[in-house]
Amino acid sequence: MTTIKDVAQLANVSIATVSHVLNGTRFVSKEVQLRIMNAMETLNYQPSAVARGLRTKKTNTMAIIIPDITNPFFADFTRGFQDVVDQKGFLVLVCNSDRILTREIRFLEMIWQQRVDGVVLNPAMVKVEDLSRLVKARISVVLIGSQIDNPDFNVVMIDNVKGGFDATQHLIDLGHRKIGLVCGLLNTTSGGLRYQGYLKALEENGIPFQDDLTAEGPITYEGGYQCTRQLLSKNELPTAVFATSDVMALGAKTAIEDVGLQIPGDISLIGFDDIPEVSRTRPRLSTIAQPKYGMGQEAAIILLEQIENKQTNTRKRVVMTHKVIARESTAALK
Amino acid sequence: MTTIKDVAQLANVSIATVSHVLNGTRFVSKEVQLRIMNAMETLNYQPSAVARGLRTKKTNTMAIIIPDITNPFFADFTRGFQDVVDQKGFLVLVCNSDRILTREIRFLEMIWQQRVDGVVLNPAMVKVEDLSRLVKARISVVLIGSQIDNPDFNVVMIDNVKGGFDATQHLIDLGHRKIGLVCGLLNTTSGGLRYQGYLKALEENGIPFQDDLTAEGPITYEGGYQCTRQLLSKNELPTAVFATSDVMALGAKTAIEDVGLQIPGDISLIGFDDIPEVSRTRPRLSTIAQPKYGMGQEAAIILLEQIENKQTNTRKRVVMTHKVIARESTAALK
DNA sequence: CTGTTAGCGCTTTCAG
DNA sequence: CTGAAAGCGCTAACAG
Repeated sequence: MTTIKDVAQLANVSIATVSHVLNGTRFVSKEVQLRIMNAMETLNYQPSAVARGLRTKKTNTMAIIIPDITNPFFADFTRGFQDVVDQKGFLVLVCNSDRILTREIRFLEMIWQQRVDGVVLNPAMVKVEDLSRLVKARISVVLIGSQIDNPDFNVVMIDNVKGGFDATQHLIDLGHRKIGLVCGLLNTTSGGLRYQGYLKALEENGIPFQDDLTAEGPITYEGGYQCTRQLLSKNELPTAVFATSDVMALGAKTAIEDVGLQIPGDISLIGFDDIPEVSRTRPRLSTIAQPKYGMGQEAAIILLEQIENKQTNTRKRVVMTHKVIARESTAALK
Repeated sequence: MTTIKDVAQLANVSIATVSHVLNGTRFVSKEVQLRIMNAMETLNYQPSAVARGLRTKKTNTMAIIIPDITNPFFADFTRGFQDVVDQKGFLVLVCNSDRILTREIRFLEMIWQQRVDGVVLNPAMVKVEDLSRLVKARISVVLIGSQIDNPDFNVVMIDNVKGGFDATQHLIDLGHRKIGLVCGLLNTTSGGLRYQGYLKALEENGIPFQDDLTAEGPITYEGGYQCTRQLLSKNELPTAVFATSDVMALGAKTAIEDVGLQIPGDISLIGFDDIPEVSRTRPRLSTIAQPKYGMGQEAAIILLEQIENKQTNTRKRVVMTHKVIARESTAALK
């Protein structure tokens, strides 16, 4: 591996000068500049970001810790994030926590050791205590879709409780009263919050809560399928189902169809997230849309600003708006 | 940020000793060990991977350059890759090239500067010349889904020409002779190869090639939609369509339906990749399945092995098998 | 069993 | 306009 020293030698200048043409940080005569460029070329030189990082305390990398990059919601979010930090020359480490606490913590420590300049985290299981150490180390972090309502952290989110409420209310407005819930594990951030919204909507409409109308499971296609099968095996069937995540809603859809029921004829179905696929299935699924890509962008903007201004003390909190998208999978109760 | 020196001071030992307990690299008395652990704890210490990397020439990071993490195929592939390198303690930088040459090259240089330990690249536009510099710098790289058939590089792939051939032959076996092609841009790796397979199948079956039965565009849902609309606006309609990528096939599907045609009644449709969504649409799409997740794992295994043995001279080449999956979207010509 | 010390490849004063 | 040299936080001889 060739170093700055090799370049300096070949160009017959000091390493300081090489460094300066590298960074354009002070005037260097055209002639010397040329000699250096040539040396770099012939030596196939690329400066070491790690040496530079050690010196400057800036690595030009960010990290993002999400449950699973394979989930279209997070893929989209990540893309939004990457597209804006990329323009500022940052690379990004992507970590899949699978919503497992030990993994969340492990990644948090690893990226800390890497001295990334900023972190975005979707905290599924981790608690404030685990995070404050990071913040104390003066690493900028923004939480996404978090219920952690602590002034110590930057947050980009939607109102998940309201989202869960709106989805349920949409069903109620259509005349449904027996509303099933297919929910991501409750100890999980989004699962718990949307569940609360569900409860609230029932309560405000004077509909008694029925425990056997709800099922919780992993936030995957399979999870949605299993939960729904479970729901449909009870003696009393719901006339509508709210799945707290679109990937689960997709599973719910085939579960419903597998037992020979029609959507929305027999059962209405609404999901959450608005991933591309749900608008292509037949029937097209109603859902609560989140601005995933835009949320990624927001998170990036916050981090970049804090990094540039070294403002590790001010905190931002942006709440984005969700939207009820009524498509073909929800219909009035007959 | 607290350093190893702080820890050493507080624990009243030399930094060497701290380093050794950190890495378990030589015996340290229980008592001293405990003192050091405590010091680390109270100082909230995390060793700097960048300093360590400068010293050891190992960063414990990998990079993956793909067209777009939002494409389910690459998301799955990436996950397979990450899951195996993660077990060895590697973090991974994910870069989206969007199949743009300048971006591919830019990322290649950036990760080079980061001194990553290994790189996996889906070369859409980049040529061997651009890559050999990297290899000369002794960075392990494995190409995926590549047409670059150079003994200098590790490769994990399927036989794309054969894949394109098989898809087309499947249609021909069903009696189709007017077979449309919805193709990713031809200057793109996979697009070009599958196109060749298409041509070969036509030729072997004595079917003349018709230029107006083919359209090329970006490998996206939109691209697939547009290409198909274009195809369907010609005076002579195909009875079957081969889309060289599932995301394009999805676009093709709605394009066909939008003009009021039935699948497979009026037009049969087959895609490529077998992303989850195509098995959930109605009708379920036939496709060529690639072991995406497994390919990611393979790539990881190759890199890990080369890194561990510092074998930058031996090259591996693994060709994985694809499979024709006939579902509901392809039917015999009436 | 533990400590001293020389670098790894850069950036950045300070001098000239 | 350019150079010398200190030092970022670690690891790994080498020494005891």
